[in-house]
Amino acid sequence: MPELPEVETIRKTLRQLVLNKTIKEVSVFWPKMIKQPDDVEIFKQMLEGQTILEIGRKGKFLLFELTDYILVSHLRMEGKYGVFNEKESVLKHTHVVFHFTDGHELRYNDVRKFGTMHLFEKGEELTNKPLSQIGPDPFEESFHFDTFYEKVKKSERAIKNILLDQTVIAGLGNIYVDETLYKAGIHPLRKGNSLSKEEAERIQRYATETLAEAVEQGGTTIRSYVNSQGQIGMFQQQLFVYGQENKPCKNCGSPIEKMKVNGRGTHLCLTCQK
DNA sequence: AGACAGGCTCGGGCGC
DNA sequence: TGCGCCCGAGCCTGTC
Repeated sequence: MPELPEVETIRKTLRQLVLNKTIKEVSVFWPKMIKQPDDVEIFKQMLEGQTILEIGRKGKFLLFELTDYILVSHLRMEGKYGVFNEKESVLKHTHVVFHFTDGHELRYNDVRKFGTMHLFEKGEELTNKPLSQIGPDPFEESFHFDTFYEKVKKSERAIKNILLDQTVIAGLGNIYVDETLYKAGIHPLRKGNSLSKEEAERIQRYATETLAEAVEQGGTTIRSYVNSQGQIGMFQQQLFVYGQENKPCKNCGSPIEKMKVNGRGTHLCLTCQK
């Protein structure tokens, strides 16, 4: 699924399409993805008459700020948003449709049905799951290197696992963790407590830089990701290790290896990452 | 046929 | 007992 750069690109493209539109009615075809409130009928009722005032993001979550509520949406692996005229046919795997008063519709599409939606009274979203669990993303003012390093240096976990842990840093996923560790020259299995402060600084710096560059490129399209205007991302052209197994390392020429870390496919250069 | 896919949660179990 | 963590299963469909 989208990681931070893809979610940010979706946020920016979607914003232009739905800001100030008012919801007339909501259709839900896969009720299991509505996690809050429990009752889908109440979810639909709450949204009727609400206007989309702004779209924000925290980590990999999209936050739709409505007149009275906040809709927190996670796309997981394959979630997508698109805006359509109500007359256009509905694509397969469309699970939620927000019908607007102007004849347009915001449609949520998700082949694997992993995505989630939580609807909260304004102000309650940050103190409840899932956002209550989420750490700062690298672009937030509340992100401080010292806090990050405190967590890293007392951890026995592999650095890759730490970076994927959204309570430590929000927004990194499998692609950008592999890219960050490659650029920082750090092996993904290094334990947090084995890293020097300088190494942790490198990781933090390259994580931020990689995410920022990927945002500029509109995200990374490996399989199915497109933004809310149907456009693919371009950052896949800048990948050094993710999906590059057996290709020569751009730094030293050794073949890029693929291994499993914590059950996740992990790409690295054994020569450049120690 | 079986493995794999960009994410995350949960329960079981282990070590400290 | 409790905490932190790992592991595997689960959630789903599609592709190689």
